[in-house]
Amino acid sequence: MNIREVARLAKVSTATVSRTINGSDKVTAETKERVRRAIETLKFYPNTNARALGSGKSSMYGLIISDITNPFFPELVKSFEDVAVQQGQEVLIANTNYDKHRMEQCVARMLQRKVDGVAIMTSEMEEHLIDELSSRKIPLVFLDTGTPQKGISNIVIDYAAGIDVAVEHLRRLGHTSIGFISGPMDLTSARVRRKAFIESMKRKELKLEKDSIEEGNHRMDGGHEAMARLLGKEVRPTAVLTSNDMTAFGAMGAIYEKGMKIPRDISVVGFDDIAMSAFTQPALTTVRLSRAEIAKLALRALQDIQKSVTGQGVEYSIQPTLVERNSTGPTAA
Amino acid sequence: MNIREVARLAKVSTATVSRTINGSDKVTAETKERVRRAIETLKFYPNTNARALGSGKSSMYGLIISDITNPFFPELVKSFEDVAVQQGQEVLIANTNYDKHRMEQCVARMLQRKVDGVAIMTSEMEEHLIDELSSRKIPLVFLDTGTPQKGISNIVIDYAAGIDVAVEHLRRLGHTSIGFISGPMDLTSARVRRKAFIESMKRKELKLEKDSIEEGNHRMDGGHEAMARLLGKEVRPTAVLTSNDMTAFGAMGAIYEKGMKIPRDISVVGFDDIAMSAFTQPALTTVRLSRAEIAKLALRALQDIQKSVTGQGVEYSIQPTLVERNSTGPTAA
DNA sequence: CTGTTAGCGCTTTCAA
DNA sequence: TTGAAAGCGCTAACAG
Repeated sequence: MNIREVARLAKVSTATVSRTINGSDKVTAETKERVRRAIETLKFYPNTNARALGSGKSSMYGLIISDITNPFFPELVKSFEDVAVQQGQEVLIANTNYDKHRMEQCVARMLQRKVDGVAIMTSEMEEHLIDELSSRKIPLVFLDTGTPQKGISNIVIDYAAGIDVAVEHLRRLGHTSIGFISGPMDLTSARVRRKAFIESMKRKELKLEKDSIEEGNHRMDGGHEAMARLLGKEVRPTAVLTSNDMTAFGAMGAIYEKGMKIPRDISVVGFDDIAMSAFTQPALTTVRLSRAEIAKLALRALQDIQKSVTGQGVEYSIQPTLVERNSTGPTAA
Repeated sequence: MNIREVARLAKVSTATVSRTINGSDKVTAETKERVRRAIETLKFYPNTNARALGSGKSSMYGLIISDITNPFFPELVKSFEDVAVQQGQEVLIANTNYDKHRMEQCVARMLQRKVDGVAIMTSEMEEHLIDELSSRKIPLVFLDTGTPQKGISNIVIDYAAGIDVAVEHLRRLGHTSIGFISGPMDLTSARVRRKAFIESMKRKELKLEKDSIEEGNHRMDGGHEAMARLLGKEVRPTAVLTSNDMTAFGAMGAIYEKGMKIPRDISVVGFDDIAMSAFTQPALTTVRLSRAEIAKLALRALQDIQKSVTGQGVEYSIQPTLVERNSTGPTAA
């Protein structure tokens, strides 16, 4: 079953079938119709591999992430795919699993499939692998790392603004003693968030209590332990900001364990706005890092590079926004 | 840059290059070495599309799921991919988003890519789309739905056994008044679990209290509300079994809200064992439905069909296992 | 063991 | 507007 059979049934040449499939405007409406009917009756599906080979275009974008089981990524993948499929493109997803060998495999797969561009949404990526891609003139877009170059764009997340809006939210509610639970310090994005917190507090002239920052691990258990430590201090914070939502969930558990109520006794703010955050009890106030927005931007960045004459990359910025839910409230008077 | 350039540099024919790439044993070790070096220096990556076209094999399996943001799936996807990549196969992932139109697109993509088999891990799938695949002799494997046929295998989850082991666990701890929070009743798997619970209780001669079963929605909010209702009853259960882990998380929140402790005042058991369950406070005792096992089995099922002469499908069974953590304990004496 | 060559199914000039 | 035919890069007979 192939394009020739369709051509035969429709009594046209294979070229004409190809043209109608690809929506060329140089085919009579009625010829098109005949071809379409032939395709229909034969239940013909054009062979993507042959199409890619014949045209030299894969109609496929690569998406490299570190780990699909990290709750940050599924929504990103979904949005990326949604938009791509809408535009008739496919997505080749690859997990690096934080593993060097897997990274090489991922890049090799992209190269072998001749993808039209790659969105690299993990900060851990070897320089030489990037070269491998970029030297072949494959458009690249990075999340949260590197700087624009020829053929390479970047999406930077304005963590400072995100943390700022959270701190401001708490300040308005009357909180002055605010704690912070960071992510693991070996993670760049975690360090950036921590720094943003410290600077935001300074800017707002809020006192940074001694020991008001604890390190978590971006998982619930880390958040739980860090919060427990925070609650054991002399000066208990009346509100706590966390480096991601999972940490916030863990922190909430630790707070309940002490018999305290949220937000009556203490307010909690997360970061990321993963899907679950809307369903915790109380629903988590958090800083949204729109995965849909990131995905859209990434795809656009890739296409912009393709279209552009110079191929020069651009830096795009994502502004996080505050999602007010029920885990924050005014300080107990 | 193609196989011919490599051939030229290595001073062999393209066939020999192809043979070494494909690990044929009919090439001298030294010739192989020469070719490998040529590949290395040219940084040559064989074009997958051309390979697929030339050989007639795509070396790719399709994986259809309903929604990657459902926490059940990421681990499944990861395991499936891990095993496939290990075997030199690729995976084409497709989300149906519970949408009929998307389902058609998903199937069309599989057909267009000429995949070697499709694992359909979502119960919602139109009959005519299945025919579309199976009439083309594409091996299929379903999770938790349908029966084996020619070219179609099935993986059935032994929910009854899973629920049974959970109930038994609670009975041993001294619980006799056990509640159940089900999933949404319009979901087959949720109905099956609910039924399994009722039957297990009967089998163990445990009294099913009036109103001891509440309906949730497989999300935290539903679990929270259902648990709140359960706690409002005259006869409070001393333990509660839930239809999935998310429901259990919600239930735990409701219990804390009442000022009760887990497992001191009430034991909670989940179902699925998603990654988060190990990190809640207390860590959730739950019935594990190993996604890794499902993924491996699915891939094996596909390959078994390919290899088999008759192509007759088989029914495989998955046994859930109890993971004892800290959300269950003996009844208060 | 290695080379020659005819496809795989589609796209895309170039002619008509 | 349509058709003929030459590839796209690789694989797999078939020869040698």
